[in-house]
Amino acid sequence: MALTRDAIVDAAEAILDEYGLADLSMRRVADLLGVQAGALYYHLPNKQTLLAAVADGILGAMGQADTLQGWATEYRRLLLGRRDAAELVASTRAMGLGEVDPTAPARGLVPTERAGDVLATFEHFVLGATLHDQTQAQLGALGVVRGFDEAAAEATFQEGLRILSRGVGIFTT
Amino acid sequence: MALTRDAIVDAAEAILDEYGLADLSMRRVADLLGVQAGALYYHLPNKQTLLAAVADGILGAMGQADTLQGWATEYRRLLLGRRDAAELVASTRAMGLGEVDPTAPARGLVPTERAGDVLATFEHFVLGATLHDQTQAQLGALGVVRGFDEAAAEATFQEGLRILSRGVGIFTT
DNA sequence: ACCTGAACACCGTTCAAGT
DNA sequence: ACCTGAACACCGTTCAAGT
Repeated sequence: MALTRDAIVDAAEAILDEYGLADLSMRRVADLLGVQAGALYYHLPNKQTLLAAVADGILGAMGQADTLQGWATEYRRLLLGRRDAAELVASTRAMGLGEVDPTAPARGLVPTERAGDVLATFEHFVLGATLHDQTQAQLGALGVVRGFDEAAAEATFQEGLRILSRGVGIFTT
Repeated sequence: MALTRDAIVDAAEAILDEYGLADLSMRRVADLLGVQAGALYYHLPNKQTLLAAVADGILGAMGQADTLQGWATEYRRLLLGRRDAAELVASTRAMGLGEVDPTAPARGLVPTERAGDVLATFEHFVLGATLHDQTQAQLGALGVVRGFDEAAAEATFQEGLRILSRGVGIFTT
């Protein structure tokens, strides 16, 4: 069944969903595909590239938005929808890997020359907040930490977006 | 020279500074102390606890601030001052480890009942932005990525703080 | 061209045994 | 009480050798 790059990325996604980022190893991916670990390196240069491809798969689902808040909320929703996605995306975005730019659908929404700064600010907030909340949610699910309130975290996130949006008014109003 | 918890944390800090978080292993720390890796577990339950202690060492330097922007700027400065500190602190803060609360010195600066949300928003922005910039700076230093402009990153960060601060005005004015 | 087998140089953690 | 030695169960990556 001919090992391909796509098959490897799919296997990595399956392992991410079932075991999490910490257990997503090249050897586990190879095992799932019934192949030796070394075989993966014929199709991919290294693990980073594989992780970036998985991140692209997640970010590829970003659709058009008509407000900055809507865009940020969808970005967060996408990350929360997949195990450890906030950590994965935060690190691939920080390293500048990945082909998909999740800020692209928000480009037209900031009618100012400072658009780059505004989008960077929103993205850093989304990644920082969601990394925190997703980690807490997972610790809560394991019973390691008690009383993580998902609704409260969402409310705090929306409050943050309101603060940011009000502040952006410097430019737009 | 009696191995102590403090000596282990100091050694870990030294390795962080010289080799970075990826190369900060229990075995390396033990080597630096001239001891077997297993010996560390007599003084610390696991690596997470050690990393949390190192993070506390960094965050312990936070001083009093008299504006939210000043507090956020010092938080960032502290993180940028130590190799991989943004990644280290972002993860220990997300997991709720560490004894030191870096938001404590900013408590009195937000005279509203939504103070918790405001501080969380600022911290998530600081961690998200600084994680990004510190990663880029390190990739730039390695020549992996070209043209990371530190001054531009700082300007974008300050622009983000201005947006946030303006937005907080909802409450304070 | 594509994959195996085996190696290299590592990990975090545990634990009987020594002092 | 404190540490060693050795093991367990892993890592990412490389590369000669096979097909």
